[in-house]
Amino acid sequence: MKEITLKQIAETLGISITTVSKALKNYPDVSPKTKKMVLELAGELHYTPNSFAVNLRTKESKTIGLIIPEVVHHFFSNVVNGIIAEAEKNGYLVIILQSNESLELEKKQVELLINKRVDGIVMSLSNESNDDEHLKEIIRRGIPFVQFDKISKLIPSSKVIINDQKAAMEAVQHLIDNGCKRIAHIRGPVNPQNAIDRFIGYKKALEKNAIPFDSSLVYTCENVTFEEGLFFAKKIVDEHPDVDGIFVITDLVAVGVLTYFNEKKINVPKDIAVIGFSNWFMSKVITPKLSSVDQPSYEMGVVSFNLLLEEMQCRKEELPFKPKIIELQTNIIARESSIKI
Amino acid sequence: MKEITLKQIAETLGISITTVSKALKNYPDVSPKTKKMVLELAGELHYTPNSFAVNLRTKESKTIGLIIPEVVHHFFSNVVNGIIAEAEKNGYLVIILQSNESLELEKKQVELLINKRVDGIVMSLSNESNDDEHLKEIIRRGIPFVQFDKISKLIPSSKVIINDQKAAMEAVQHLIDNGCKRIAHIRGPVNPQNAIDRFIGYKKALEKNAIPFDSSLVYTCENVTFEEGLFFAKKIVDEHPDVDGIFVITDLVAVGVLTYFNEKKINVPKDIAVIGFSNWFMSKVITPKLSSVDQPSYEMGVVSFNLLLEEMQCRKEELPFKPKIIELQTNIIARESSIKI
DNA sequence: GATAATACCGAAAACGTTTTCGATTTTATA
DNA sequence: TATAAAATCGAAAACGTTTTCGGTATTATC
Repeated sequence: MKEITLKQIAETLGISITTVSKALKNYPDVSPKTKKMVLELAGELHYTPNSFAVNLRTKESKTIGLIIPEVVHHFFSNVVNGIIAEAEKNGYLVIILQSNESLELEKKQVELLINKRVDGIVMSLSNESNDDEHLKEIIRRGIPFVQFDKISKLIPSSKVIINDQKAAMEAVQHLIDNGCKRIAHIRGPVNPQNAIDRFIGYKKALEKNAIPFDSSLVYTCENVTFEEGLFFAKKIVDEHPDVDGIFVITDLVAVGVLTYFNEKKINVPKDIAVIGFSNWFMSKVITPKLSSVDQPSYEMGVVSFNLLLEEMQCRKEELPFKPKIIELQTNIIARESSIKI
Repeated sequence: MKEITLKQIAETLGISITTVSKALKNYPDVSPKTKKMVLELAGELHYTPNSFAVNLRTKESKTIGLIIPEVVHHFFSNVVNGIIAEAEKNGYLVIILQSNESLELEKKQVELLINKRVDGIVMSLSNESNDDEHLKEIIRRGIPFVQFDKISKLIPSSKVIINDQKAAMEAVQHLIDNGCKRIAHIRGPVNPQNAIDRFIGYKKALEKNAIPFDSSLVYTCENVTFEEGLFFAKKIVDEHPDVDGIFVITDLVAVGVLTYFNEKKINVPKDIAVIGFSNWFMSKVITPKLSSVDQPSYEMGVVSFNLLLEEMQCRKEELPFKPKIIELQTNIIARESSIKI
């Protein structure tokens, strides 16, 4: 059960460690004969280089860190999927950590990854995050860093995002185009940039259509759960019986809304139209089928990793790297829940 | 931007590297004075030990590998959640790889993890897996190893499973108790042990109730998708108009079945009762609400990691370790889709 | 004040690799 | 045959840590 090392191969072959190493890495200054000899023995013994030693020597681990709020969300698990796939294609492994929407945990995890000396970090912020110190520390240490989806605008890192304002505007416009006149918004928590932007998009769409903004029509999620959907749906019909359309921060909450309306026999979309955000799988399966904003999650993972890769390569070759911001396209997916006409 | 090392601390303090190292690790043979001095400077400089060097020296990386078929499944993302949480609690990080249900990829990934020299591996097999060589290699190398959910019985590793036969029997019995007399089964692919066991459970339940087994009522998924649910639902009503109950390998497929029945205005459960497996979130949200077998996914992750931890600790202290098999409890969750009476 | 016990410290080896650079051997050139 | 060029090899340093073991300095004991 002893581990095979270069030393062992060198000794059994009666040559130096150096030569064995070079032979395995196909250096030009080792003769074809010895090369063959080494390769054969290494194959026989199932030699694999000790990655701990390689890491120490080369100062890189071919491993990146990924911090997300929760993997059990369709959107995030798709991003994870994209990142892992693209990373593997490029010889990188991915360590995944979850902040569970807690800033404190998020900070701890950034620290873990820094101590682990990953080659780069990809991250989507927790809802609680309103503090940048830990992100600045990543930059300060010169660790390649990409933010996606829930980002901090102030941190000078690469970013992969959608245009939340525009997407939200389109969603609300879609409701208006379908005859809604009194539109409520169940928004996300206070901190995340994308919740803010979607809220702004909501307001802008109203303004554009000369519909007065009424702050009592805005409901703020704390945890962005199915249960909150149920809760706010009830609240909305109780407090504002005249509401005829709702733009919901994300599909999970929207499904809660639909479930409540189904129970109460409130007709969607006739009485109230509903549109969600993220277009997760469930949307096309629930009754009525939920309209949503399609967000390219898998692609977001792929693009995020590739940006990180670029930065890692620049850093390695000591080239300068200028952070890039990439905006991916979204699409309104109109389904039963919003088509009144 | 220079990395802080023990050497630097030692030099600025005019003491040896050894003493610095010992001070930081609270060895008894360093005076309180120097200890304090070192601790303070280390804090100031934000010293963190170079994990590459520590790994090399201690021969462990405090990192485990996790291979699953797909993270974008409610069941697996919950397991991932449990493993990550428990790992972090114990100072371990988790590298996640996806086999995408491909044996070839799975083998490659086992190799990646072995080369990476992770401290242990947790794994759920892909549907294609009918070959054990790569798993044997894990055992051969003495790497702590835990299988969960989709396992290979022949490999002498720890395992965390449910009693698929029993759970399936209970599910089918539930359909029978609700008046079903002609029950179809949409089963999983040929290879996975749990698909086989659920099929056996289905047969046993029929037998127990003196219902003749009819192999033409068994439909076999290849990819276990929503679309296959749609497809087999149609096939079943076309080929067997007398079927009045279906036991489906997993909820995703069952949701496909329900969706087809909804479209065709086939009444569930009156015309046909349906029960799925895994009890994922969507089941309680679709119309009609889907009955299912609850599987403790998060717990499965927690237990899997703890078994791995036990083995890792034994290995470290060179104690013998006997693989354990842990069976978790399942529960029938009866909802609208199966309650005829 | 001599000796024994204790407290504190550091040299050095080891983990396994990569890479530089000089040394040696072989081949080509005149 | 002498010399230049090319091919091939290996010694050694370095990456940063941990840990053993021996050595010195301090304190306690008589």
